[in-house]
Amino acid sequence: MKQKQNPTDAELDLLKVLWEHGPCTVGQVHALLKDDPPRGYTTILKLMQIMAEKGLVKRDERRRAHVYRAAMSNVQIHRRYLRQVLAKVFDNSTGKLVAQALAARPVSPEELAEIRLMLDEMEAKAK
Amino acid sequence: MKQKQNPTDAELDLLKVLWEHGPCTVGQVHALLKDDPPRGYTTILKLMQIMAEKGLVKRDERRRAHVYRAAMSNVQIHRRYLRQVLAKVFDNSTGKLVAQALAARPVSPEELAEIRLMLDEMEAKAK
DNA sequence: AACTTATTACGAAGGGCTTCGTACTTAGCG
DNA sequence: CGCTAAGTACGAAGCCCTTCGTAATAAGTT
Repeated sequence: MKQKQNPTDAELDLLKVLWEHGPCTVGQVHALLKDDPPRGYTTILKLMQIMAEKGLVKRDERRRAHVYRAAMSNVQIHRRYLRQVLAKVFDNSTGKLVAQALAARPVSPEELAEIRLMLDEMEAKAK
Repeated sequence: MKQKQNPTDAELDLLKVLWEHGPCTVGQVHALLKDDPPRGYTTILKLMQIMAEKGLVKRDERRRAHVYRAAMSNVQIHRRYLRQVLAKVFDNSTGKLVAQALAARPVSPEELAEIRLMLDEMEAKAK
């Protein structure tokens, strides 16, 4: 059982539901999930079980309908994900990644200002 | 034949070689590729053929040893890749992505300055 | 206790990625 | 003209991801 696995695309969809709505049963996730693409109930269940094996979610089996919750916050997952992207694609250069991210989609002035603020914080912290 | 497919991890390794060294034969790529993990000659060949089908590389068959070149620049590929990441993971928010990227790894002051410069350019262009 | 319903567990199929072994082809050389 | 070396083509295996059908299980109701 590998503990450090990243969620796959389908798994990420389910994690989003858990992050947004908190602990859920399979039925709740299935109901909350926007069906794009449509997925059967047992498909969700199977994914949940697999994620539990991988350590991506924890489950409470005290009730008949097991309750699942995300094992890590979305922030943690996102960082781990980006760390891999940085290594695999961008040669571990945050600058390169940010440059391409800014060019990938039109960015609103508000977003730019927001990013600038973050930079200020980073530099302040670095001192 | 899907034209818009992103390179997989193994394919990306080969594209890196083509980007860095320019058009290559399979033998050259095999020789240039650092073997981590070790890959047989025909493995590289097969991947090249698949990438040609996908439109990720073009090949010149005039010589016996076909010469492959990347069909798109690394910048184009990286942007397309990030566009997907933004949609799939970060809710199309460049700000969120940048925030997590900055937190994912320690970033040198030089990198921060570089990013700040890019922001300046973006804002200048926006006017 | 029997029935119904909701849930979990299991297994298998289909598809994509990666790897490689084997066979076929071509070019050059004695 | 055969031989060899280097290349390409093809097919299959192994693995993982995703999906779902079917069976087993448990809870609640009458």
